[in-house]
Amino acid sequence: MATKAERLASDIGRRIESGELAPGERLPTMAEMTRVTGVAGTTVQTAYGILRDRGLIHTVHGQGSFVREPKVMFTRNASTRYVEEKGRAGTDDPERLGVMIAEMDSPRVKRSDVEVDSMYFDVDADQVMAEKFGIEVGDRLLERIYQTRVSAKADHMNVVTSYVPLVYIEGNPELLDADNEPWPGGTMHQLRTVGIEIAKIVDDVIARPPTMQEADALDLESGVAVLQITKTSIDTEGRVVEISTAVYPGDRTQLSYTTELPRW
Amino acid sequence: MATKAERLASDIGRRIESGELAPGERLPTMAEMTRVTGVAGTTVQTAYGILRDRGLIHTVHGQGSFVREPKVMFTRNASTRYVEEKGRAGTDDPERLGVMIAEMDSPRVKRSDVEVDSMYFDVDADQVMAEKFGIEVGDRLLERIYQTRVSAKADHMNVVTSYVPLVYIEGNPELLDADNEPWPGGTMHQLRTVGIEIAKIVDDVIARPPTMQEADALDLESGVAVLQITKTSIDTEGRVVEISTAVYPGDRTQLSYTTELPRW
DNA sequence: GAGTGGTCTAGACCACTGT
DNA sequence: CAGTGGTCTAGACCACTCC
Repeated sequence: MATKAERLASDIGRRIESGELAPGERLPTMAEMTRVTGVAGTTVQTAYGILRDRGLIHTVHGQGSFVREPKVMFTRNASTRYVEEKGRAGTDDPERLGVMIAEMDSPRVKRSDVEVDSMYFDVDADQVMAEKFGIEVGDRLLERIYQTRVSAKADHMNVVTSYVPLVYIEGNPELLDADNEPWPGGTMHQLRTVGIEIAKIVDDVIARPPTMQEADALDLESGVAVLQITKTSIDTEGRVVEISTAVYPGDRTQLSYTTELPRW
Repeated sequence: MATKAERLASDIGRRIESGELAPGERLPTMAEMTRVTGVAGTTVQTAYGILRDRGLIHTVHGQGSFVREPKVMFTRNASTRYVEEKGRAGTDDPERLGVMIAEMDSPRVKRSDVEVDSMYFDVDADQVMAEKFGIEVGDRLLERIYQTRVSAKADHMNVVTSYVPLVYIEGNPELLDADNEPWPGGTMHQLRTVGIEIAKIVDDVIARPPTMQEADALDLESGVAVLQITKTSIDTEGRVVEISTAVYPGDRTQLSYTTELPRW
């Protein structure tokens, strides 16, 4: 038999799914629930915690618990976005370049609606990075950290960390300047200024629990995982030229990948 | 300031990451920890729960808590697996066909090392399914549920549910027989027997909390999410001919997708 | 200040594992 | 059986929100 907390959570969960408790509506307070059900306060706490983990409710300290609005799933379609970005990057037409950088979410969003904090660092490659890039430990890397936010939509918050070996890009000093952010026209366009063309991109996807900073920045309920995408860009000569990781809220993000198959 | 439970969890976490507590080693019992730290038993419980959620420890009722062995990541490379499966499916060479079915994990595993439970059902398309397939509500679908397990490796447990509109496959009665499981040579090969060639596959990936059955079947610690892949197969005439979903343990699975970019 | 959720306590009691 | 983790309780106390 399930625990008392689980049974209470299931009861409330059913009332939510049946629509008896509508999205946005406030749940009975925990004190009220304690009085009505007769179980102890900490047990009610546990039950509400289970509902939070399942994404059914949302709690604000001092206000109460509320039935969550249905999640708006954001779809990130990598296959098409990478091809489109490369298409844009192949031109010098400023209008097309102004559209968006690739690490951001919605290709249709205008540059001016996006706030970006960026930081550039000059770091040494550790064992792991050196192996991935096929360079020596201690070789220098440009580390770029972008924190992007679509105005008034905290939902689409996003943190990207990117690494590029310095040796590939020092031919264009503009690329080392954090004020010049984010690399106008996107990474692929800027790499083009130093003669690099990306031929292939590999996305590795994992789900993991968020760090405390991530939970805070992405406004994650307890129990929600993040999707972490490690993107490896390989140029026409087979070199790994950029590795970036992006983190998305696991409960609101769908990743879509298309594989075209050769004909028989 | 963090809570007492969080601080205690961080302390122990550091001792694990520093190697002071080695993988497989038993942690101090909760009673012991209560005595040593002076915090209440329930608080120690909470701290140990946090460590479980972070994947650092593993608890067995009646035995104790143990430092987890480093996770063995299993990588599922969709882009290449789909292309390979189609290659195999294009032949009638029995050896090549015997290798593996596509929904399973490791293409190198032999058929005989895999246990499969399969169930076939004849179901009516609901609103959602009808829309995805572009058919009418109430049209019949073949539902196949595979539960696969690589012998002696509970880790690679896997549950797949697949839907195919009956009208596409009733030309070959063998395909409707659950004893004929799993579709020898894989779904693509069997679809070939009724004249269908898959041209494109779309994978949609989300992370979500496991159902109780999934947590049980996949042996998931509390707080671990599952990765759910919805695979949509589209044939050379643009019809959606199969939709399947597969669920993987989020803490042990890495999905890899490759995008080839057209040259400038 | 009144009402809300969050943390912590001390202890009871139960359930599981090993000997 | 002793020793382990798991659940639950009643209540104290704190922190946050709104009026």
